[in-house]
Amino acid sequence: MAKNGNISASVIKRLPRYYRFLGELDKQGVERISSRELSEKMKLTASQIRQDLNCFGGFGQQGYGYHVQSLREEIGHILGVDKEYPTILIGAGNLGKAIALHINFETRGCRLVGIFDANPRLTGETVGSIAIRHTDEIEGFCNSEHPVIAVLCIPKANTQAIADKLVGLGIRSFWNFSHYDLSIDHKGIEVENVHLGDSLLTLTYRTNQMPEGPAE
Amino acid sequence: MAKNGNISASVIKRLPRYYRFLGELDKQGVERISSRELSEKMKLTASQIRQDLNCFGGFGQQGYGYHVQSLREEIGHILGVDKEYPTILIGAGNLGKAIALHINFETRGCRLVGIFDANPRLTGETVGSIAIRHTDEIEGFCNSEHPVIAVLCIPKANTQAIADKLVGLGIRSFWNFSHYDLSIDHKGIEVENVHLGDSLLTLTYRTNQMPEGPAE
DNA sequence: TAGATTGTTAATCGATTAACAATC
DNA sequence: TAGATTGTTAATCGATTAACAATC
Repeated sequence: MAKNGNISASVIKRLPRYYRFLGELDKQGVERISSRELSEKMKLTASQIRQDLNCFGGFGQQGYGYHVQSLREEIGHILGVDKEYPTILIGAGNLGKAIALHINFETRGCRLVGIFDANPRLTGETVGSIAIRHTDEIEGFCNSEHPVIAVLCIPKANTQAIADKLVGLGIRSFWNFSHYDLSIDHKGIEVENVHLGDSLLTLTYRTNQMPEGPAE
Repeated sequence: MAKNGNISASVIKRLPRYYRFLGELDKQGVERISSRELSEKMKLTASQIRQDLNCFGGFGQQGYGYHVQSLREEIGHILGVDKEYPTILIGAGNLGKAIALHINFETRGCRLVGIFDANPRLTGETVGSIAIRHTDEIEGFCNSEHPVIAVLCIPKANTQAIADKLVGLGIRSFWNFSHYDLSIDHKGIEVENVHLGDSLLTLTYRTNQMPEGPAE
């Protein structure tokens, strides 16, 4: 069905949101939904939903709408939720530990298989069911386990060097939480920079712009 | 200088990134930079930089470029880094604690003044220098301290109800980490939904789309 | 002054929305 | 069949890029 190929980034960014909303509807026992109904729930236009979905194929049926459960499965498959990419996390500070525990990697096509930290005092400590290893072990670990995705929760000063090293060890995708814009020019390497601080700062801006003005 | 007003969301989202890069340059002792040089570092076009900056005023000088330090200060001021919005955080689980410890609120115009959790066993425990309070105390706290921003690190089931209650207590902006699309129709309320899971899922998608194909 | 680089207008490109014929 | 709603094409809107006159 997939007439896939070169889907725009704007469409891709919306897919996980469709997936979540359809999951909710499915859980609530809703069987079918029209693009108009869905558009009201999601606060976007029905046109956009139909346009987005038709990047991948005709999942709907005229006069009926979309079957919630199978549309959700289709989108999940497109996103790759049924994959099991071995994933490692580097940096077991507050944020690294929280990400390891808080994110459900399995439902997003990833399997967290290793956690590493440069601080030897953390070695052996467990996070969830995974023991923290020293960063010296990364190379050996990659050679035997072949992880594909790396989550970076490390200080910005080390980020580029560690990422470059990991590329050499077979990592193909980076989920980067460090306060640094990781960019890798190798072909076929993907980077998702998170930048929580930037997200907060846009909220500060908007708080500042409010109609009533800041009560200062 | 600010000929502010209705700046597009695309421009706003880029501002914190300009602010970061200019901070780096300033720290490195760079005094002036042209839009072309900056565009090469940031991997965008010189045109876009000039266009973006001119939404707020003419910060550059023909034949010279931009003065790094003062441009950074201007952008910081536009974003509101010199504000001190009192901020509370609800939900002191793994993620809540990590956000409280990991994010530098002060440099982003926010001052973290309270942390709350519904679990009475956490009451009194400290996160950084802040003691966790029970959620029952939120109302009294808001009445005396008048926080303006709330960081939500709570399960999705409670998010809408808690947010609605907080609006009644004077909260104007939400930084929402819960697995739920918070939307508030009150005029003058701002919401920044983070959705780390969605971010990972787009990375899974791109990992899946790679040229060589997944080595499955 | 001559050279460099901005601020700003015009051109292009892409994304969103509207419209409607196809069809279940 | 008639009604509903999709898939898809065309129209609109906004964002990005290019070009260049203004000016330091």
